Amino acid sequence: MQESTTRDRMIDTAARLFRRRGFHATSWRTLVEEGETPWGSAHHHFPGGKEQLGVAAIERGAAAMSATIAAALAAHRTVPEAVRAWCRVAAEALAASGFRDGCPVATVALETTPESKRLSAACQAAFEGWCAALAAALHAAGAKRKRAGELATIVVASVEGALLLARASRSTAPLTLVGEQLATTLAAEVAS
Amino acid sequence: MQESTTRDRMIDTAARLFRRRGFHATSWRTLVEEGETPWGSAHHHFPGGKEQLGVAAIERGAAAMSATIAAALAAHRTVPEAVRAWCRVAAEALAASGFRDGCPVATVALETTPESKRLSAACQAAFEGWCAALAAALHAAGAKRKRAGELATIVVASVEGALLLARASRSTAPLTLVGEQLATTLAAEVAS
Amino acid sequence: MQESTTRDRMIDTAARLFRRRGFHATSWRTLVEEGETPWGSAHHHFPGGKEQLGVAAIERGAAAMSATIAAALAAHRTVPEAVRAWCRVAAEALAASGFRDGCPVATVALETTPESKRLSAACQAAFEGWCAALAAALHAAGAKRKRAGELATIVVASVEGALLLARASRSTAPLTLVGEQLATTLAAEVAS
Amino acid sequence: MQESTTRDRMIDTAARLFRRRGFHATSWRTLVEEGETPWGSAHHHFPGGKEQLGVAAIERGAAAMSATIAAALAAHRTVPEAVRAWCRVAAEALAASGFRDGCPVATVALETTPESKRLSAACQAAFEGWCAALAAALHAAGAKRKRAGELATIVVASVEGALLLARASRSTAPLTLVGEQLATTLAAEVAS
DNA sequence: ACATACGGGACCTCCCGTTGCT
DNA sequence: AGCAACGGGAGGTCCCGTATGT
Repeated sequence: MQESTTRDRMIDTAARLFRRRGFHATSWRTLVEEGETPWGSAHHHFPGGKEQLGVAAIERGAAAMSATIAAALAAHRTVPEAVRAWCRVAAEALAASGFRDGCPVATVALETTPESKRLSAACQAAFEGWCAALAAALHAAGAKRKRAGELATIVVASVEGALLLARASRSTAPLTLVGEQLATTLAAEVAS
Repeated sequence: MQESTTRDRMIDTAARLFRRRGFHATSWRTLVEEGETPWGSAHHHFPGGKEQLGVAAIERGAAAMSATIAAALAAHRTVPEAVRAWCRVAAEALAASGFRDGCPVATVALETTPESKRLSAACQAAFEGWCAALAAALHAAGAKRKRAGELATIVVASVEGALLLARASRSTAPLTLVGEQLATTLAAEVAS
Repeated sequence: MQESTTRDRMIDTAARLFRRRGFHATSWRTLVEEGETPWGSAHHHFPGGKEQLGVAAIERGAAAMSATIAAALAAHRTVPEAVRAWCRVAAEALAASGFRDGCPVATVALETTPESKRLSAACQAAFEGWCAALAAALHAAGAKRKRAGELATIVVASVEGALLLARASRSTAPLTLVGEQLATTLAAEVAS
Repeated sequence: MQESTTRDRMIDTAARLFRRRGFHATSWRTLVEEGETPWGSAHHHFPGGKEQLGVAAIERGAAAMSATIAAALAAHRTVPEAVRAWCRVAAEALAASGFRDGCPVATVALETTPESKRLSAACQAAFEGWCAALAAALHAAGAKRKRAGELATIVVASVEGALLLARASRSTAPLTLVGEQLATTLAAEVAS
């Protein structure tokens, strides 16, 4: 039954290009050429147009980042260490792409006006998902529920900003520094 | 001779629209219509095309943010308090714009590939300028030069990320939280 | 499925206007307005841009001229008479168009720099095709192969120049004179 | 008093570029950049716009060609030999320019519609001037006045066409062949 | 004589979406 | 599912001309 590998490839290509150049700078034509996907299928799979593809791409990127976070949490005993690891992984991915692949959500999130409801909702949901995952881990590590949510927001914000600065400065330093700082901060708030 | 108010208005309009929707989502046509500037003068004032206008807009936005930082530093006795104030001011501006006006640089910074040298250089310079201002203040407050630079990077990254999250979630909470957290962190590192 | 009459009409319009005003003086806008062809289809049918349309138009004009030559050769017993007839037909067409429709290739050929490979190749091929047709006829009439080629080149050059002068002077005299002269010259070289 | 060398340089640049690429393909901007002439002077010297500059350029090109013809007539005892020499000189100039510099008038002449009165008049005058020079020489060599005019027209037409073909085919052969043929033809009509 | 600022508009390219045929 | 023709319109660039001030 194979569930349309074409649709899948389109989302992958879109996720990659939207992340690197942004939503508006990427045309359908570029998408189908880069992904070697058939022209005629685009509107078959995404009747909602490029916006619908954007939502799918954001969701995929968000899921990938969620997976990275989950993996970091699973691989390390404490949340502070996991956050530091997350920053390290993000830094490596960024550097490996020639400082092109930053956050898979942030670029579209900033291009998106509140008018484009679906797209902004997808971005918002992405950030909330990451926060929720971290908040759960922090709560499990002993933080009060409310404080866990606050700390999670601080962590996601800081990592996002670090990714942004790192990409702009073509240096992994911001990510490293923020990773260290967050680890210290969190360690002071949650018991090992 | 009139010193070209047209050029000025074009940069203002561009700074506003690039910040809200991004570089590629904003067309020359929209720019001249919104700014009520004459079509034909665009190429005259910006022979380097939209990219040159983008650079000018980024520089103007960066300068405005620099002024905000400088004002906060001037108005408060300690750097931690100034940073908290910066976050508050940014939060107010964001909320006042209906959560549209985030960072004046970040949107373009993320849309920009390394291929667009001038634009990415302008974004990088903007971030570096803010970091330098904060680093100088932190150094003046007693931090070692190297650590001052690191802390400044952490601060800018965190505030940037908080702006991003705040805009996406249509809530000032991330800015408030990050402001508090940064104030605490900095207070622990620099003497009052 | 309709076999794209639009594309055909575009080529026709282009052939007509390029011939009269030249390639660069004819805009896409003028082309679609004159030909009443849809704007949006232009890029579809000619992804290579105006140059590709130019090539198609040149080829069509060249084919038309080839047909004229072939008809003249078929309708007259000797090549000299056919050449004279060709000149007469060309003169009539020129005069009938108010001295606007000269050679369908020459205008573009002269505007074309060697940098525009495809366009100059199309023009060159057009001239070569006409020469080849005449050379074959002259060879069949008894001229040695090499001399036939030389005479063909002389004929095409002279007719081209006559068309140019006739158009510029708004008089058919150059074509008539050249036709007579060529007939005399050729008659002296090939047996009746 | 120096009679404006700027104006002169503008005409020179225009003559060169119009000859190579045509009138419409050459912009004012290109003209002032190539000629390193001041922008602000363009409309001072040519209030009639680009068309007026075109007329001046055509006249200059026409005069240069007239000089070539006159020189050839002066340097050779008979008109046939002079015509052959003209073709040789033209062929050399064409080849030396990488087959870019064809006739200084033909390109503009073909781009020009009868609506552009001044420009077409200049082109017509150019051709007529060359014909008149040749006709005078042929008459002096013994041809009847009427026949001299006809032969001159044939010569100019043939040379023009040969230049056109030579430029298009990137070969001097058409000019050589036409030169020979014209010499033979003329020799048969005028006494030595 | 020259320069700078300015202005409206036209340049070609290409986008995104639809339609009807395989 | 996929395709290719199509269609309107907007994309950024740059043109040509004028106005105003040296």
